[in-house]
Amino acid sequence: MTELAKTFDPASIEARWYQHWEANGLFRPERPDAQPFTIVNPPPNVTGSLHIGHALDNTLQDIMIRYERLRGKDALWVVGTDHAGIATQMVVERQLNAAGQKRTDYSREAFIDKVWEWKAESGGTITGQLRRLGCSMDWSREQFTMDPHFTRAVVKVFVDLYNEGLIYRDKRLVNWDPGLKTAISDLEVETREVQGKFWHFRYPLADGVRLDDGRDYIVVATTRPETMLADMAVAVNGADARYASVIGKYITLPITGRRIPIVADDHADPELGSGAVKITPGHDFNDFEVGKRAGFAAAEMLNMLDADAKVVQCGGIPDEYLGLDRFEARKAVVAALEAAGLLEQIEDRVIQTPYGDRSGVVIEPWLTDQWYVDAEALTRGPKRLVERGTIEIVPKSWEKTFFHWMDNIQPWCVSRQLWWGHRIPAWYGPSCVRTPNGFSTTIVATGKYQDDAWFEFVGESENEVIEAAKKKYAEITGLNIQIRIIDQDSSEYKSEAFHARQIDPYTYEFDLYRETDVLDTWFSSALWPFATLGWPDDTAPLVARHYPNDLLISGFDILFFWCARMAMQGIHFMKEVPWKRLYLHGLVRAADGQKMSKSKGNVVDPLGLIDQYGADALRFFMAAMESQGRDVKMDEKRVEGYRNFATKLWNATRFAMSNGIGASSSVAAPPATLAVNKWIIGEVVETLAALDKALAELRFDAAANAIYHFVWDQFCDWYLELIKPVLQTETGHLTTNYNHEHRTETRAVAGWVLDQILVMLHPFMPFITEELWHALGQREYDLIVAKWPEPGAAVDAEATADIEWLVKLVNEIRAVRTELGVPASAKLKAVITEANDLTLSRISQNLPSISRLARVSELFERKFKFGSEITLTGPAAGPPDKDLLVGGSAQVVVDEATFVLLLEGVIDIAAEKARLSKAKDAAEKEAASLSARLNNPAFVEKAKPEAVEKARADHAEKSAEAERLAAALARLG
RNA sequence: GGGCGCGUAGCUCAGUGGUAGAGCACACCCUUCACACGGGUGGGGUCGUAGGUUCAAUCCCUACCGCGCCCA
Repeated sequence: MTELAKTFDPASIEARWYQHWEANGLFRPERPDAQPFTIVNPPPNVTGSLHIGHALDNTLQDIMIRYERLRGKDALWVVGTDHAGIATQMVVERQLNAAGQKRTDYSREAFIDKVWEWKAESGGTITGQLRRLGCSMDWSREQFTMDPHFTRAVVKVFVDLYNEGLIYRDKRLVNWDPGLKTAISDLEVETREVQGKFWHFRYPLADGVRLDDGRDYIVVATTRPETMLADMAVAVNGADARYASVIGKYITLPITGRRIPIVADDHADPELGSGAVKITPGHDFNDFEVGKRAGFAAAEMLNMLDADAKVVQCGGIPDEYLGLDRFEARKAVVAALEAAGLLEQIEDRVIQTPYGDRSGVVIEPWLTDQWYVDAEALTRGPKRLVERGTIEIVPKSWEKTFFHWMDNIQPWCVSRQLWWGHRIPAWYGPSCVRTPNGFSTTIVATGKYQDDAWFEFVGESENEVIEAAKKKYAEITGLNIQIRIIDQDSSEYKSEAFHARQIDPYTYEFDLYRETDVLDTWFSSALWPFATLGWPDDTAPLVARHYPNDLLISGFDILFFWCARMAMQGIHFMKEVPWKRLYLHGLVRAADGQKMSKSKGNVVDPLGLIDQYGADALRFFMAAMESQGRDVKMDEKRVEGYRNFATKLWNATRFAMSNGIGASSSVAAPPATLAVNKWIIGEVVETLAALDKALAELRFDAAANAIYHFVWDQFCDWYLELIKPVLQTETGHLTTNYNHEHRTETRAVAGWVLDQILVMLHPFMPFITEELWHALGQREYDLIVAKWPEPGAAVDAEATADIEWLVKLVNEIRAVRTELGVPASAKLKAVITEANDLTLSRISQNLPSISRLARVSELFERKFKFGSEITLTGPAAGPPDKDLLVGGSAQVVVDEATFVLLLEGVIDIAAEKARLSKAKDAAEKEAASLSARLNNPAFVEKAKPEAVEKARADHAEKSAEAERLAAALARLG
């Protein structure tokens, strides 16, 4: 054993232990016969660095995995990073921009190479930071969502879903992000309220038609005037008498001059505004539906914007509008209508406006071809299994949110117009070909949608797709078929009109080009619980052993994005839930309760906290503050407090070591004869039970508090103080009845308790506990793979009662001393009266502790003398109370006995009277309240018998205490 | 508009159908031989408001007020 430094310095041990654990494979020891326990971490973005939310999320996971590892399970914590399509592409593009370049300066392949280069250099930031936090993941199997095997899983899932009809390509309105120039899913759109305007326009009726009231126009109102350039109808409610006569008639659309029909549709609410609404099916989700009902096919719907949301020609738009940004176009349209006298009114209005959560620009509903997952079909399994409890959501209150989302799910747009990501395994070939015997064309409808001039071929490999295409074209044409794969960006592609050509009279060649879009990142991370285990390879034994995972710990903010989609894909492909329990924790907020964000500048860097207080302190903070269903508010003082806690344990160990206490050799509690030893063993048993219960319920705060209070309040404040007299009699400054056997026993028990503390605390504070584990002595194994406590002992009720009495006595005497202003250094003499045999025996056994902790030098009793230092004064029967009060004294009532502290003139009688009086009043008040309750017949009749019994006992105790305090007061005159 | 959560000591938070707890902060005392990142003692709360259920409500129910989040 080497002597410990006086103050715990986390930085000096953390890196060393982490390296030791990792190098020795201790995060995943070989335990082939053990029960598996599996967690997968929410893969952080490979671009990311550790933020405070990661610190919370990963601390909770590490607590569980270390706990289960200590309990002997084959604990596997799968770790990896996510390729994070948009985020990563943005990072690399920003770098190119900084160098005066842009993505399109490169070919797709060259750009992707750049991203991989970037990943190789900077992608490991966060994994290094997770190590600093102490997370015991299985790095030997670290994953990346773009790893070849993971990509195989993604492709297989796509192809299988496609073949099952659960993935399809469709032309419809999508949330288009003009900033990033990609489609995004509805989850990636956030609605903000912005101050906007509501413009009322007059749309002239065509062909001289008038409304019944004589007007020759219809008023429509819009928050997006520019879209009128692509209006295709005006809708009125069929039941609205004002417009009944004009349904089926036409409007001459201002500016473009197009004739558009007036249609009846329930979407038009007669109560709202004029009751008529302009319909722009190509640029509004509601209007899209109205347009379809009015008989417009998606392909016919007018699209007046390009990918940058700039105006393009879609029919009759004057040249001066073309190329305008949507917001400039808005101004121009309003100005033109105003100039034409068609602007009736402008209202201020708060508008719910969609923004891209990453780009922060206004989202444009845009008509494009995208790939969709039939999400609704995939929700059935998850809904059923959550209902049945096969997946337990903790806290349960999230179930409702989960079901609500599942019940209202929309088709999931999974294609992204990016380069970085899993490229969609679909190839397109022409459905429009030149026939061999002429130059006319034949359209082969695919049945998907009318303007589809392409066949789509979906398969796991290019070869597979080529074979499928050959077969298909051979069936259609009856000819020999050759397939050429070309790049959509290539000059061949661009120069070809038909992508099919005759090679000889019997042979045709068709071009196939691959889909350029990639998949939504969440499409791949949804496969995390099984693809990380090796699926879909049949030879993946890990899948059988570790799927379903036991637990998923995740922030509620990605419940829909990630957790729900894992459930959908996991159940669909594995036929089993991805995890048995789903624990959702909250956000870590700034000290003022605000959400942390870079723009607000209120982010707290977890690594800074680790530097300052140590990883153990930060981890303990996270655990202690994690109560279910509540966000964690950052409180640095509390982190500091847990750093102090670590130091406290450090010093307790230092004390133990300097007193010959070291590593315990036994998992079971050592035999004990002294009450203090029996008591502390019982306290270990209870703490262990509380800890096990808390962790079983995922009550991290309760678990942290249980171990915290045991260490500080029980072990340090009482146990170590109480055993000092036992250990230090050797040094000769106290004469007691403790012998060598007592010392041996106490050292064994203290060493064992300390070991139990280290084991129980290890999941929360892995570094300091491992350090102390080794400091205490030679070990057969590291703490990280030690054995969870099995005390094999029970709580000794008698010992517990003894120590509780002792604690109460010491507390009472200390309180009196402080209240009466007795100097801490003064050692007092005391006389005990009215003590029964049990009390006398407790006194005799604990005299050295009482002397030390209550600072009592001599203790007299009427009949007996305790301890050799104590001399009896007065007759054996003891001095009469009055004599004890000569010169003044203070009286302490503990149970049946009264302790008289002899203060030899220093006492302030008035203060002592006030003190006793206050104590008496408190006791009387409680007794009176209990008495009132007991005198209420309804209480005695209806309350639970235990409650009545307890009230009776409490009443007896409190009234007796009040009486004794009254007697003490009376003695003072 | 719908859903969820929160409101307990100055601050951050636990908690229970039987008269409220922790950490920090505060006040006072203590350089007592593990620890001043410490030890000891203490002050401090009509448990958001109003009703209801109950022998008994901070806890259960209803309404309201305030705050936050999600969805439309």
